[in-house]
Amino acid sequence: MEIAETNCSHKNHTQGDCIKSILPVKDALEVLSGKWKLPIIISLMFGNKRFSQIAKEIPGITDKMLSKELRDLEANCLVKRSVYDAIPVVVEYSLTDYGHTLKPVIEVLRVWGTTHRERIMGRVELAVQD
Amino acid sequence: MEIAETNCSHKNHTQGDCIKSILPVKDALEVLSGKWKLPIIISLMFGNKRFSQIAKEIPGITDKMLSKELRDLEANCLVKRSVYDAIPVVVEYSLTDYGHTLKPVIEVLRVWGTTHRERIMGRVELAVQD
DNA sequence: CAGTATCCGACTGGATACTG
DNA sequence: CAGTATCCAGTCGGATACTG
Repeated sequence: MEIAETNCSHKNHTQGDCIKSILPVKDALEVLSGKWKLPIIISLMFGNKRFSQIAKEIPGITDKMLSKELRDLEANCLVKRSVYDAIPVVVEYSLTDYGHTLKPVIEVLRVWGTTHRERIMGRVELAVQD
Repeated sequence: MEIAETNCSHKNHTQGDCIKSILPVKDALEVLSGKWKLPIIISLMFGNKRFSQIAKEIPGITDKMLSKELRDLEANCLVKRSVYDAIPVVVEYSLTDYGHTLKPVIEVLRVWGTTHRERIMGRVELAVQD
């Protein structure tokens, strides 16, 4: 079902229909929500990393937040945590195949966000309609 | 430039490159962030609406939040506010053409979110890789 | 009708210190 | 190395009341 066909106010659609079509979008946004999930996901898109490696690559993140967000992402099956029995212990994080399915989503957001930034910054002179 | 080509840790890419590729994604997410922007946008995708009409269609939203989010969306050129000189005053909100460009973005999020919800709910039995 | 003003609780995320 | 524990400030958003 397409968004455009899910009408909230027209004759033969209930508000329930509308809400149901919004819910999955919220689910998707939630996965990417917060200050750090996106940097972490993108960082892992380029290869498996260890905890401190990720921390180094994401300026400003604290151990606490990295730990918390990695746990969130793992709970959502987007990230895998592998413990290797060494001393001291080695933990490697990787995107699951499923995590990689986010790539087109992120790409769409990146493309839209790029033109949006240009527009808000006033660099695009196309008349803003009406 | 594709996300996949923007590497944070490899030889010929700087962290700056990586951050620059994340920024527009954050911009896009920010536009859709918060509890109510998405419902408002989707509501307006089906036609122009007046303030109280939107409020009626979005269960749970308060006047304060609706007012605030509409202002945000207007500042981002996604929503247009038209005042008609009547007594009492009539205000109509509509999505701009630009606002409608969000439709494919929302659609991608909706599709991904739908399968994600199924997966998290445990309805998909595809082995979660490794 | 179309909002604004005020108050307030809950949640997010930062700083710092500590642990197996 | 790979985290956890504690404390704390700022922000988000809800409830209620009020206005041109």
